[in-house]
Amino acid sequence: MRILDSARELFAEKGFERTTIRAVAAAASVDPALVMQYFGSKRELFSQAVKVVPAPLTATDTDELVDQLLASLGLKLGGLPEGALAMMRSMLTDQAAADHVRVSLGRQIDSVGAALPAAEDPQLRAALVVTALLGVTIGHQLLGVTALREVPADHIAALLRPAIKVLAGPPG
Amino acid sequence: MRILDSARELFAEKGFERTTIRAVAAAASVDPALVMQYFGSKRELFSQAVKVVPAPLTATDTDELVDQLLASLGLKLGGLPEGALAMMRSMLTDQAAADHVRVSLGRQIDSVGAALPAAEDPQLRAALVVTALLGVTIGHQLLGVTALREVPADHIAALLRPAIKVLAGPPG
DNA sequence: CCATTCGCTCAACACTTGTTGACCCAATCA
DNA sequence: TGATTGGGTCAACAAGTGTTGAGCGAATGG
Repeated sequence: MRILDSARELFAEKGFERTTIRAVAAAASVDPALVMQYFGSKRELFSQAVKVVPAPLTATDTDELVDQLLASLGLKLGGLPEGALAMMRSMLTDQAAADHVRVSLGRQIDSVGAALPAAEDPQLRAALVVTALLGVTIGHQLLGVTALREVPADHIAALLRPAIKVLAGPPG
Repeated sequence: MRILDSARELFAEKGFERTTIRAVAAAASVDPALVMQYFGSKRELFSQAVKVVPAPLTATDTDELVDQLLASLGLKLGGLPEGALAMMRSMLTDQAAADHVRVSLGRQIDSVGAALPAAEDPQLRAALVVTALLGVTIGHQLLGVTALREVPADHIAALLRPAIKVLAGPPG
């Protein structure tokens, strides 16, 4: 739907707070009241707009796991779906978004921790892997750090891979 | 000053947008108009409140560099100054904060890139090191990722160190 | 042909925000 | 004592917000 697309785009660009119903409506060439009629509230519009199904991690060996992680954080070809960007954009300033991201990352960390070679602190190592990748994604997609702009995602992935494997634990 | 302390605290907790002059004034037991009289505008109050002098990187060898990086991103004892947290909290949703962080990270990346062993892509590797650490800090300090809470900063630093060295490039 | 529904729009409400100008009141000074 | 200054407060403004309820016009159904 046109409204959801405009909403997703604006939420990804400006975050929850700074995106107004009126702006979404204007971007979709529609009356603000219509947005309310369809979605009931700004929060609900946000929820619908950012809805994204996280691909579950199905990897068994570490190599595959790293690749799936890189992909799920947009560090391989294709980048992130705009809904995920919208969620990330708001996660530091919106309680609901923060909660969602926290449990979402938590789940991912649990998966990764379970899949890690039985090093010490698998849960902690997993958390570091995931948050480190999150940081790269933020710098790349949300902050536009200049040294990362225009760098193809695979190149980034290639440089990250060995470091992640070290962080994941002693080679099993 | 009491106003600046309250402002810093609130900015760090809620970000620029969601922190109101009235809330800052109330927290400092002061009239909102007085805050304006002292600082002229909310933006200026923010600037003064988050002002923080980034410790320059003076390291020569990689080990020392990594330690300084960990420290400057709050991953060693002491955590980050509240002003830095406030800046980071707002960086995804406030243009001015985003600009500030981008150039600040850019500077840090340049320093790190210059100090790296002459691997290929030193600038890019430096950017990945810095943003990865940024991500861990966000997860730890701003998002409260459960697997990272209550973990002493040195422990985190210890696990990160080897991975960072790998990411920084082939051992010189 | 009239009544009714349904998608949509308009204008407005209630509230919050940053910001300002008039004002007050105690201390200073002549 | 009387005038003046200066730190501090009060009430208000103008703009922007999410949200709502009355109403419009066209399609639908009898």
